[in-house]
Amino acid sequence: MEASEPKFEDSAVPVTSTIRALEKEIAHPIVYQLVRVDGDGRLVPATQDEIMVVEDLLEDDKCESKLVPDTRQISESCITEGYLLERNSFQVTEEKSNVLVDPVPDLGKIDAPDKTGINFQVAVHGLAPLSELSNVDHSVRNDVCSHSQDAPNEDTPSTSAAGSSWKPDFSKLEGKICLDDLPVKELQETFKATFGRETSVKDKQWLKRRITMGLTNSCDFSCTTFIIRDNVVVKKGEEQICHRVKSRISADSEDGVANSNSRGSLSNHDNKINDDADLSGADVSSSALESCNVTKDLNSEQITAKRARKPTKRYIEELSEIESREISEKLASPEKISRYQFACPETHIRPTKNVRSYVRPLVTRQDSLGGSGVQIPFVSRIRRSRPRENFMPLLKLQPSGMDMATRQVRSAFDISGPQEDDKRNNDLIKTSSSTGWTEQPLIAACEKDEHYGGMKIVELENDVEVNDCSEDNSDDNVVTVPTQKGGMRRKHHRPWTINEVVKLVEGVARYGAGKWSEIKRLAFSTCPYRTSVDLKDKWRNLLKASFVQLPAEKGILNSRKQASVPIPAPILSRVRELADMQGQIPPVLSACKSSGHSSSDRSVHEARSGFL
DNA sequence: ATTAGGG
DNA sequence: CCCTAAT
Repeated sequence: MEASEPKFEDSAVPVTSTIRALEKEIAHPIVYQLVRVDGDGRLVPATQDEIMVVEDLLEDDKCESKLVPDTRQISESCITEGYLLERNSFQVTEEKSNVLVDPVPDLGKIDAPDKTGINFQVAVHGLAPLSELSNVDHSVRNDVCSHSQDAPNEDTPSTSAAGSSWKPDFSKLEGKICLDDLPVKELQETFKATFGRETSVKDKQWLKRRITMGLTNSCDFSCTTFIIRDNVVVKKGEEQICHRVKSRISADSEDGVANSNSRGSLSNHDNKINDDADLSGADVSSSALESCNVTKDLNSEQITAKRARKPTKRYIEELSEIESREISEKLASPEKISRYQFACPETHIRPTKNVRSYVRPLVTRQDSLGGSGVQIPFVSRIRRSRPRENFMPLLKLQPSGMDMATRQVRSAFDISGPQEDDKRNNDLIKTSSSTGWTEQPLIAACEKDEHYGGMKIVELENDVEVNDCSEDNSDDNVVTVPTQKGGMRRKHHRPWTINEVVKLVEGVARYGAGKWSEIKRLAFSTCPYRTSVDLKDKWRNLLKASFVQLPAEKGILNSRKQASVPIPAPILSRVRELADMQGQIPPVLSACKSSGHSSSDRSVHEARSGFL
């Protein structure tokens, strides 16, 4: 799938001319001019040859797909070099203008004038309805409908007829006009002059936008000597228009009726151009409802006006993440990211162009979910929350604890994370070495001692009670997060250190299993984060572990197979022993167990009888 | 408040 | 680890 169309990755650079405005007037001649956008932003008219080529494309596409491109993308009207199909003197028939052309077919036909690696291909979007301009979408859709379904085009607006013959009146444009200064009424007039119909929209912002876009893309207007810049209509000067109109062109909004079958093919083409924007049904469905009623124009307009899309949290996250990554490093490890495609050509082709400063690449990645191969916006999966605390013991005991993937991910993406971990690690190292108590010696001691006699325990205990959990005292207070149910819950797992385990075991030995609060108070007084419940839980786990492992008399380091920190066998032995003494042996195991251990048999009996 | 046990 | 029931 991917390999079959590699050319799109590199060459298919849909540069979509920004065409806003136009609602039902979509019907009128929309004229495009094929231009090449020069590096400096100038629009260089296409040569006759180029036009021919494009015309062919248009011709082809007309037959092929009368579909609404499923394309949503961010585009710039003045990106680097490339072709830009712009509305202008390039005359096409009215019918053609209604045809939505896909940026697909054999793009290789068109060659950039200079071979400087301008791989841009035409992104021909006859219409590029913004998702927010639902009306445009509707019109388009209806157009498509009428083509493909032969459905009665009842919605051909009454103004449409007028529209086709109507010519914008730019006579009003004298000198400079600053849309910002105009009152609503004036704006409405201008709107009428531009689009040839009335509007009752009061939203200045909306009006300005529409007018601006309408003028910008108007063939007739572009024939005048005016240009628009920053909401100001001015005499065309030396320079050409270079709107940095960042617009999201979304032509999809397919209502699934006319386009249901088109998705497949289109989505292929658009694979690389993605948009994280919501395709939330609300937009689509609601617009679909209105789609066949042009008399609701006003209503729609107002709805449309409100429909300014604010970026999703995720979108913001994504952008900021990209940004920060760019800033911090010029893509520290490009190869890691190579599989992510940049939707915007310029980043791909000319990453160093200044253009880049205001063009934001939309990074997407292939999602393997369900094998659908759907593209979803890429957002790096860096763990956002606090790094795991206190994983040093893990590393010490099991250097391979962190798998390659994790490391790679970290090294590749985690730019801000590591310091925290490092700091923590240092803390741990410091504290543990200062007390002379690293985990290693402890284990060694335990392992050496087969029966794990009482003396040793006492010895340990003394030390333990002194240094015990100092390692974590350096660490802040336990981070808690509120839970849905109002309770506070610890946010991070606190791995049990061998040290703690030993303390626990001894505590149990001394005070008995079940006296958790006692143990907690006496042995874990310095570990505020271990609650009595924690102790109990841990003991439960230890018990389980010990009985899983012991029956087979597994080797000392056999536990290494187990994930995470292996609990030294001696400790487990001890645990089992204690369990034996306290009658905590699970009944199931006790049967086979007691038969084998004559020594503990009696004690078990005693303990049991005492308990039962 | 502490404990036991399930999730 | 969290939650809850039982003590």
